[in-house]
Amino acid sequence: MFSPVESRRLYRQVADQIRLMIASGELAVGQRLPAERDLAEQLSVSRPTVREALIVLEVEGLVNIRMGSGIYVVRQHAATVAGSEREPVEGPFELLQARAIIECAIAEEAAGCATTEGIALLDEALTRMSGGVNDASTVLAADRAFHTGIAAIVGNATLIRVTGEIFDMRMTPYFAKLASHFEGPGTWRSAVDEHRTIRDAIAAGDGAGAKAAMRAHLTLSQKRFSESFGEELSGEEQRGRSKLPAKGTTKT
Amino acid sequence: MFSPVESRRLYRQVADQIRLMIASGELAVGQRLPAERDLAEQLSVSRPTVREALIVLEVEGLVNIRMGSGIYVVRQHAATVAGSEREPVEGPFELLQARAIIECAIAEEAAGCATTEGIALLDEALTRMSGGVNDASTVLAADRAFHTGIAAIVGNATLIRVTGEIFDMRMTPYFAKLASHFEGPGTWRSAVDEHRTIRDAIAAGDGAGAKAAMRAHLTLSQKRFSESFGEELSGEEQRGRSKLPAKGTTKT
DNA sequence: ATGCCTAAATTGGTCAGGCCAGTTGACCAG
DNA sequence: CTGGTCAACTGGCCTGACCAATTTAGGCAT
Repeated sequence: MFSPVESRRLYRQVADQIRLMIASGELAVGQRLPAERDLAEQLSVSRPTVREALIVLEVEGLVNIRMGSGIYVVRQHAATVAGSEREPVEGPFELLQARAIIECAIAEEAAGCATTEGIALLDEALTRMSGGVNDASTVLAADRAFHTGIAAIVGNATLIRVTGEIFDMRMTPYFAKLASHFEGPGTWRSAVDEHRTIRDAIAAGDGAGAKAAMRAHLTLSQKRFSESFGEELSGEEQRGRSKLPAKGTTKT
Repeated sequence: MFSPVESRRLYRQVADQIRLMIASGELAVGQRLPAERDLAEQLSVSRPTVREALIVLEVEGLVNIRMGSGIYVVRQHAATVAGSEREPVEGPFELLQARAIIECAIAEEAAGCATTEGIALLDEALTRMSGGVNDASTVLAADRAFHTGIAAIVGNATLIRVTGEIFDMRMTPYFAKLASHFEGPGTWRSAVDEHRTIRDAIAAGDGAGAKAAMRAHLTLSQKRFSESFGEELSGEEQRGRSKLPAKGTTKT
């Protein structure tokens, strides 16, 4: 490795160091951190740098900054590190497999405790989805509402949140770019049909059927996705190297 | 509750405003934002405030800050916003129910594709756990390693991440306070035994057994938890008191 | 003209010092 | 003991400056 320079931004280093102190238990949960001015002195950096590092930790949910009072440790683990230059970005297929495993179980569970209100929730999402197959954002929102709606039937806020988060993982630029090449009214209509099958199984209280329908839905999603890969790779050849557009040649 | 007043900090308001501009498409993906100095002037705030707001957006993964060059929009939607003032923390029982549904499915899946290396991973976590029943942080880390290890057997990074995140949800002060009153060498030893049962089922390729063992483990966790409820807090704060699925007849 | 190299302009990164506003706890009057 | 006041922290925000990385433009030799 050629990186002995370690030109990482200073406030990130400070954030890492404080994060480490929290993880190691040196700073217990609930404990108050030293004042910003003291931290700056101890770490031999300026107060703005300490402030920036603390804001990072606050956004990550590790600490709670209360003005006039102090900074308090909330938890030890950075649950979701949404750093921009981290995440090797799990592939789309990996994501769909994970969704298959998790959402099948949720659908099976939902079938066991379906209420009329819950089914109405799914129906509402279905109508919105079928009526908006021509508008990408509308149909995407309805798609999301359907999947989180199934979790809502179980009546568990944590499940709703996890379902939503795992759904939103497709909102990466890479995923979006691929999706834009195969998503269309046709594919969305197929998705609506599959959704309806799931809904019917849940409404009938058929756990195994709901599980199977959900698995079929996500499997077909994967198939639609992989089919677009073939033409994608053939037509995408020339677009890949737009990194250095030859400085002088862009001019007339 | 009275209105919390909530005088939001300025850099948060600035972050919200920029986030809105990105979400509305006013700032397209890939586009460069105005320089920090210009943003400060346009928004009538100081440059440090703009900087703090931009760091928030960077941690959220919305923008990419490249020093000497500028700030660029990475994506529109904040996939997982791990804000510190998140929704009112779902209750412990809700969390355990969600884990039961999700991790049972993962355990079942893992039993179908267990490798010797995967089992070794679980064994390693088990030895660490049984050897550290007297140290809370050690045993907790090993506990986490075991559960994410099951997801690792499936070989899906997304599953590993979700499992870890859902595990970390217990790291809230409220949860920790409760846990400190009933967690002890005895309860941890029981947990180790339950873990071992799960490990054996997975190693044997017994999907149904792994699922049942995982469900038993989380059910017993809930029981250990609920027993400590009576003496501590008046059950007022119990949200999501829903029991675990408790379907003894698992249809396959 | 062409291509490379250097210097200047631009932009983020960091620092110093200061003032304001909210929080907290000690202290004093009742 | 109760209630209110005040002073010492502590975070929030600002001004202004300098440094380092990057980009861009200009000059020089080919």
